[in-house]
Amino acid sequence: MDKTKRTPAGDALTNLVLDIFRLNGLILTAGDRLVAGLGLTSARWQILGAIVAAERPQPVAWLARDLWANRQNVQRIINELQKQGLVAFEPNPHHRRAQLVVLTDQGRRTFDAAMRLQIPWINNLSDGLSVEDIETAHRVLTALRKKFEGDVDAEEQA
Amino acid sequence: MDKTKRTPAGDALTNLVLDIFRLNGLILTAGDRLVAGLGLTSARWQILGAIVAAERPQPVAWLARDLWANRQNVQRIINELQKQGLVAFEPNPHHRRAQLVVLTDQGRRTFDAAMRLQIPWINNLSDGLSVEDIETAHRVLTALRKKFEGDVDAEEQA
DNA sequence: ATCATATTGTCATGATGATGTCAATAGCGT
DNA sequence: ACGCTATTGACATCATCATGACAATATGAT
Repeated sequence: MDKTKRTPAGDALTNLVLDIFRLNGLILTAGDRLVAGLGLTSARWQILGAIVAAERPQPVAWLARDLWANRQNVQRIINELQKQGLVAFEPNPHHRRAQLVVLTDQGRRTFDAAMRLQIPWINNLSDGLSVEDIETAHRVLTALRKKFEGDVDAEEQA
Repeated sequence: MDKTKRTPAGDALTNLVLDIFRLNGLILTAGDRLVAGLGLTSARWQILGAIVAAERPQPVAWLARDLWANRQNVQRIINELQKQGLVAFEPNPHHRRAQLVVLTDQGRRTFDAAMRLQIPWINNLSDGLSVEDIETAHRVLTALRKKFEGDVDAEEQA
């Protein structure tokens, strides 16, 4: 393959990547604003989401893995959420140190409130876009994601 | 509109947004690795790109606006690039304080080298994806971007 | 020419995230 | 039971980024 020219797909993908960078920042900022009144940030919200998404209570390190984030920062944020009263730690029968993270009632209410804010927000954002196109975009981004995550997995094996 | 349920498009878009978050991190990490040997990071590379993309030399604050980033951090990175010998400051005939940022020869060579690394990388990444799908994804993301940037502009006017 | 306003670079500060280290604990093979 | 390895939470450090304040400078209205 010619290493000095981008293919048409490479060209298109370059533009897409630049949009991903820009959108990431814009969405995070918008998300921060959306849930600021609840005492949340995008990062805290995302971690609450991971706790909710898990079938059963998990220790911090497992949540961090679910989020592909590093343990230490997730730990710090979860400690803050605990001080804030949104999550609590439960004893882990299988591990004395690795306590299980659970939502408190207040945490559940806060997460639900965030969800109620997100619904009209995302519905409005999707206005004018076709479901087919959004799903095509999703397929493309998922395919890209898998390529990278494949690389990461390969490295971890090495 | 029902404010308690996501529309199908809203649902699809929610998934897309989560992919954007994840991909942003993955691509930044991959980009850092790609150009680390040149003494660059994704952030420095992006700023060099803005300098190249500008038709004529610009002061730091203008570059920051092009990048939708804040002045102060762009300033810091450009100061580092200057110490590194990749950019230089030229007197601005129209403004004594706001010097113009230009690439040095070494900066140009470094940027060209990064581009030569990016081309096979992005070509390879696009492998297996159709140009049409990538362009559809690009259109969707651009449409989203415009919505947010419209909001930002509206705020700045207020 | 004068003055109010905007722009720009600089500095300081705090929030966030990444990374390395360490001790406590758990799991597993023997 | 013993010992080796992996996992986990805690702590420290550093890089990056966001934000506010400030002085110097430029711009535009009068």
